[in-house]
Amino acid sequence: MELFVSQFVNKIDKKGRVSLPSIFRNALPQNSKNEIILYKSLKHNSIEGCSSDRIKDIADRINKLDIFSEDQDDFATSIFSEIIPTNIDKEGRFLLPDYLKEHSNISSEVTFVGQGHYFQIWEPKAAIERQKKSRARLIKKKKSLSSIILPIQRSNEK
Amino acid sequence: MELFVSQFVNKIDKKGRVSLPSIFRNALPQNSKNEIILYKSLKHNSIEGCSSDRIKDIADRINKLDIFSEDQDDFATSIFSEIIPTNIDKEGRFLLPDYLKEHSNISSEVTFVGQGHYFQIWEPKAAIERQKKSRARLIKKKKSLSSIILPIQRSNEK
DNA sequence: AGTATACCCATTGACGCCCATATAATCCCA
DNA sequence: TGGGATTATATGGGCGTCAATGGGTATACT
Repeated sequence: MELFVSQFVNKIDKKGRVSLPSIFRNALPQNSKNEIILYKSLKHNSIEGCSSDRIKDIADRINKLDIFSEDQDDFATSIFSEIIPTNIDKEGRFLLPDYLKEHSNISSEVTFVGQGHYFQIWEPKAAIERQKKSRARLIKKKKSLSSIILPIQRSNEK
Repeated sequence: MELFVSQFVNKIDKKGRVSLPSIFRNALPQNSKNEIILYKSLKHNSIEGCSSDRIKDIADRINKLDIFSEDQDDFATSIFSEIIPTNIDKEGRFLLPDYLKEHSNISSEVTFVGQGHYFQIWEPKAAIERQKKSRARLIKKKKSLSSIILPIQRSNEK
């Protein structure tokens, strides 16, 4: 499976369309190349996006919960009602809904930020700010990358 | 099988008709595209709706409960006696019964809320309130959330 | 007859599909 | 290896189709 990596700034046109960066399009699974799922980030004033395959997987897990349980209801509301399936046109563009633009202060341009299995969509200035802060935080914690990266490589080897 | 996802605000006309959102119509099973089941939510001042197939599914689950238990009796009473099968016209609209409108304080507009295998119908302002609360609860519950989401990341890595 | 519901037709606006262009990236051959 | 040629990507805009909505009329049920 391909990953969403790197960063791109694209424009929003009069109709509200944005091009999904070409390499993000290529990272989508073959069977759902023309659809992405958008939702508000739980942590930031940004939008997150992923393939519909990823959501289907989550849906299966939620539906296995007891039909009358509290958790089932909470998850169903928080997840199924908040996600927005969006079509990608033949030129690789999609519509950015107004209420998501408002949530993330987006007006005429967006920054796509690869996050591996998903990606984020930021207002460009906010994206830069966020990057500075998270870099500074990493240095402050003196977290070496090796402590994070090495276990992952091992887990992939099984 | 398709799921009911995302949210839509639609108007009720003079005759009491509302359009079921197009993608909800598409989520109905092939054999019952022109019928939905409506009933009062057990948990909220809202209406819930689903395909007739789902009702059959719930019936099966209730049957598996002890036939002499109180739960069995309560579920059977509160669910089966109060469900309302409703036809969808050729334009994709259905009639919202007055007593369901009263139950959920609905007047001229409704918000359709996707919940996976079913959907809810809310008075728009109440829907926003509910959404805020459940989003806050979700953020608080992040731990249990990760138990649902994280396994997916692993499964995608293969 | 009177009320309620379904069917038919019309209107509006949003969205998808198509075509066009400019800039950037890549290729290919001398 | 340089530079023109080809292709890909991002972007702009026209137009047809479909979804949401409104309203008239026929049919059914009581």
